[in-house]
Amino acid sequence: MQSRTPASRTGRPRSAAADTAILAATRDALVELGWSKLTLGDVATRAGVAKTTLYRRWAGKPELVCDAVAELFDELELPDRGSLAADIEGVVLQFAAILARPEAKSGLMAVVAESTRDDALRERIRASIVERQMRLVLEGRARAQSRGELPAEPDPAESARTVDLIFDVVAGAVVHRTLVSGKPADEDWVHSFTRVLLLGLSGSSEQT
Amino acid sequence: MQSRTPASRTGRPRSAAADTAILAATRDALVELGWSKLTLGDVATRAGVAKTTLYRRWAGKPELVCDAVAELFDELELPDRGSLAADIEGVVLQFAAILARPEAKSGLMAVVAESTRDDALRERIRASIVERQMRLVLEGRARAQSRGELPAEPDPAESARTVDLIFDVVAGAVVHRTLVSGKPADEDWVHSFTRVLLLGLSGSSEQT
DNA sequence: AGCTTTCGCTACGACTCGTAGCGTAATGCC
DNA sequence: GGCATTACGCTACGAGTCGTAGCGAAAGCT
Repeated sequence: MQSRTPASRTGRPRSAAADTAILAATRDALVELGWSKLTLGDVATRAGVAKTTLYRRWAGKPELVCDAVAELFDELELPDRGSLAADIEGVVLQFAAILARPEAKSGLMAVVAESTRDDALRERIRASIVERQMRLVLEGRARAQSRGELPAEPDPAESARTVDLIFDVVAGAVVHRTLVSGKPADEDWVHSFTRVLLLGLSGSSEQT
Repeated sequence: MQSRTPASRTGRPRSAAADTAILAATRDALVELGWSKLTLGDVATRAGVAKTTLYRRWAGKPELVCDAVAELFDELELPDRGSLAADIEGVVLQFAAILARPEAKSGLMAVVAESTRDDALRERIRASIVERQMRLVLEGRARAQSRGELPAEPDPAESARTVDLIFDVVAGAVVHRTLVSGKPADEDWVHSFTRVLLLGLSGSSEQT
């Protein structure tokens, strides 16, 4: 998770149980206190470890919360539901369900806000949270292209731009709906959103 | 801006110059320090007012930053560019330009993150930031419908849902592109995004 | 055994928070 | 002009958090 220590094979190993306890305690604290009132001392107490242990593993609150929130997105999957529309609706509903949880609401936006002035944190978020979501987009798109539902794009650069666009639209819309508008991304909304997105993507690639 | 004092016509009036100085100092501090290292004492010093004056007008850091960031969105306009596509591209580029500024990056997401546990703050954001953006969507949509570029929706409830959807897609995509993906929403991106959005909206209203 | 690293614990200076108290300044009302 | 009322600047304060240093004990490897 944090810095690799390949050359250190001697000495007492770090407790793996402590890691999971700390991350779980962080999520509990996020639910009860929210980002701003969460303190590392409190998390250490909840996890049953010393505060110094926590500081030995994480540089600060943003890094800790980033890792704690990242685990929430482990459950994201993309089973083949037979059509691109069904695939999109399924994964968006999963994503919305995660974002509806209070620990995700409180933590995710705050960490992203911090990352605007911390390149290392931005990279950490990209690797541990964004990467996994992006992979679902890639997989779903490839599946749709093999079904013939989306046009193939031979140019890799153009293809990358399209994937980036899709990802920002999907993730951005769900996040904005949930956290800014403060309304649930329920089945009705997801259905309407998917219809708009599909129409937008399946259109011709003409450049105006 | 904050609490109305209609019944109080006696006593020394609050300095309007102090308000503008404080909000400007808040934006300066956001640029130099970012959200997490911004302190109200520092803002007061920058603005040339006493710390107690600041606390008499704002309840805390989130409310202050909310008002300071809200003024950034005052410059949003929606001139008639002749077509829905041109209108969307224009306003999205304006929105992206504002979000690219460091004071907006640092402050906006942090305030939204705080609002997930503070209903009063959420309402303040809605009234002072979201409301103005939403009005542009309503105006642009009405203009497009009068041009015949978008189908009219007689049902007000359905119409409200559509406007909400458009708003979350547009604002969410731009915010996600700028703050999460960390890439600029330049003309190329805005052009591609507009094409997808227009195709999605102009399609038939069939329910699958 | 001996070596190495981690862990729990305590204590610490530095900083920020938000408020109370007081004297002064600026307005409206009589 | 005088008076009541409110805002302002300033100082000081207790409370809380931060991140670190130092120590002895525990848990691995060779």
